[in-house]
Amino acid sequence: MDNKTIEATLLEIARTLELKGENPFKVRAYENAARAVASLEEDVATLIREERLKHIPGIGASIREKLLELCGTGQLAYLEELRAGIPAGVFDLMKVQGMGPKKTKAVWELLGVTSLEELEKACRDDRVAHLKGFGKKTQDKILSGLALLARTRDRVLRAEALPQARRLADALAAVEGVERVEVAGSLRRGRETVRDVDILVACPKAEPVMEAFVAHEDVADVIARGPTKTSVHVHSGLQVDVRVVPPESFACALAYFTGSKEFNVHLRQLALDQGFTLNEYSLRPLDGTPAPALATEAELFGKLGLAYVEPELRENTGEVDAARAGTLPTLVEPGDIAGVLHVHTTWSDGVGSVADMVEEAARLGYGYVGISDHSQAARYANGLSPERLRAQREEVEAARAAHPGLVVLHGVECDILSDGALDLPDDCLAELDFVIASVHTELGMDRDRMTARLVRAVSHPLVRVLGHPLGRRLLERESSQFDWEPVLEAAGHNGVAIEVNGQPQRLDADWIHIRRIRARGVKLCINPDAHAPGTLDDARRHALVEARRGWASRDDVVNSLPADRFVSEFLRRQAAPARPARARR
DNA sequence: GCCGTTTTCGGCCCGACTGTTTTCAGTCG
Repeated sequence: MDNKTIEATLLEIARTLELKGENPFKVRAYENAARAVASLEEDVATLIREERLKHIPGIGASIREKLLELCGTGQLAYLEELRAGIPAGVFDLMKVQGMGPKKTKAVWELLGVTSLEELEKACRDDRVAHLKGFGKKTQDKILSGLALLARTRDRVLRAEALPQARRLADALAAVEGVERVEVAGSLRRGRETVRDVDILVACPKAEPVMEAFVAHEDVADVIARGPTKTSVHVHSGLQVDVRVVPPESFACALAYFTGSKEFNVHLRQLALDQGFTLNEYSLRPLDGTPAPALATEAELFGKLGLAYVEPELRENTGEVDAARAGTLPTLVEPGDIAGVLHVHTTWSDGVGSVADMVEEAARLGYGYVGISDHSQAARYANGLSPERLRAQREEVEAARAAHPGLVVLHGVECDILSDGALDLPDDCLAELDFVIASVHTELGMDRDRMTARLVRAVSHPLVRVLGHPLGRRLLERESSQFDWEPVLEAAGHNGVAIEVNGQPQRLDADWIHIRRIRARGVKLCINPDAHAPGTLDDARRHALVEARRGWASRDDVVNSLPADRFVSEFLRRQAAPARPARARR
């Protein structure tokens, strides 16, 4: 049983307990356990087998027993029992904004509502408004919550949300008296997808800021408006929350609104242990002495005995302890990325020519760029045959001549066929500077076959990078299933790097597996998977953030090497690409 | 249900806003 299923099971228990009005701390315990499982770098089954489950924080004796049963039998009697009598559709009701466990329970038990359709009908029939604790406004709010749920996906890609957030943040920064504006929340933490946008504003007076915010042309409707906090939907359906705090509170507020929630809980507990109470305004001593002035988050963390924790790490998965012990990694920075591979052109499914893409790489200041179009099996993408690949080389040579300061590498993104063989013959691959091997077909293949397929591919001596290993598309398609250990073992043995793909809907490998890859000593290659000049910098814009979330430092990233070492130490090829300016014929 | 150099029992982060209320419960983050 995979971790994802276990996580879902624990969350279902939490939702069920909530609905039954159980002790909220018990609910939280199951939520925490679910998070603990989700962020594991290894399978629960492995931890059970090696009796290491007891060392996982958040999983105590009781939940451990349940995981043993779940992994052993594939079932859980406790959950079956809890589930009895609750129609599955009731859980959908809790997805409606404003519907928590109490209101859900009320409409279900008192009105017999067990689906979103029935909830809408009950509202339209004016039955919800007459329930105790409900009213006309609540009923209307539920209706608009239902409409929103139908119209939008629950979450949006970070890359989609970020420009919308920046636009509003820029507008608020222009309001008179505003001292600072910061996009906080999960966007600042670099989550792949976000549910809403949090913008923090430092200003002595909140009212003008809120006025400007709700009057902004992007705002569709106002959800809630108070003196310090206002929530709206913008026209895309995305929710945006703005908080205004006095300038002297900015550091505490930024930490608070950046989250994660679990990180905040941990931080506040730590504060209590040390005789403080922490909220979004200040770190206040419990003995009544004045709160210290804190100008930055680093000062706040310092007061608590912690090194500065980068936003990308604030998921309460060990970073607080590491900050206390001084063992946090120095995360890879944009400036560390010396060059990129995985760039498509008009030869396959890109929209820029070889010259366009190389030109853009030069403009961005990269030291090397690797052209890698699809191979022939990718018919849909106009993949390249050996003949076309050889023909493409002339354009690559021309680009080299045009940019003597840039190392232009010629490679391919070669399909991994269903049996793990590569899509192009070895003699063809051997003529190239590098090979990225990627799966594009039969992504849903069963776990054992997929594992064998990937192991065979990364064991091929000419393969340098395993492209987008999970094959996921965020909000659309789940990851492929395979066992990472044998794949990483083979990759490590063959010196193959695992890609961190910068397409906003891929971000693949993901941060949790990146931590696992690093732990095995396998290198990462931070790539854009660019299909247009404008996406060439997605390596630094998106893939880098994912790598940082995976605690990656410069040394984990193979394309932090300067061009000469990248070629000689990683590509291990002494031939032409290291000296692009020299004539070959 | 988890957790523990003050604790194996009794805590468990903290605040904003709304709507239905005559003082607060529910939801959200």
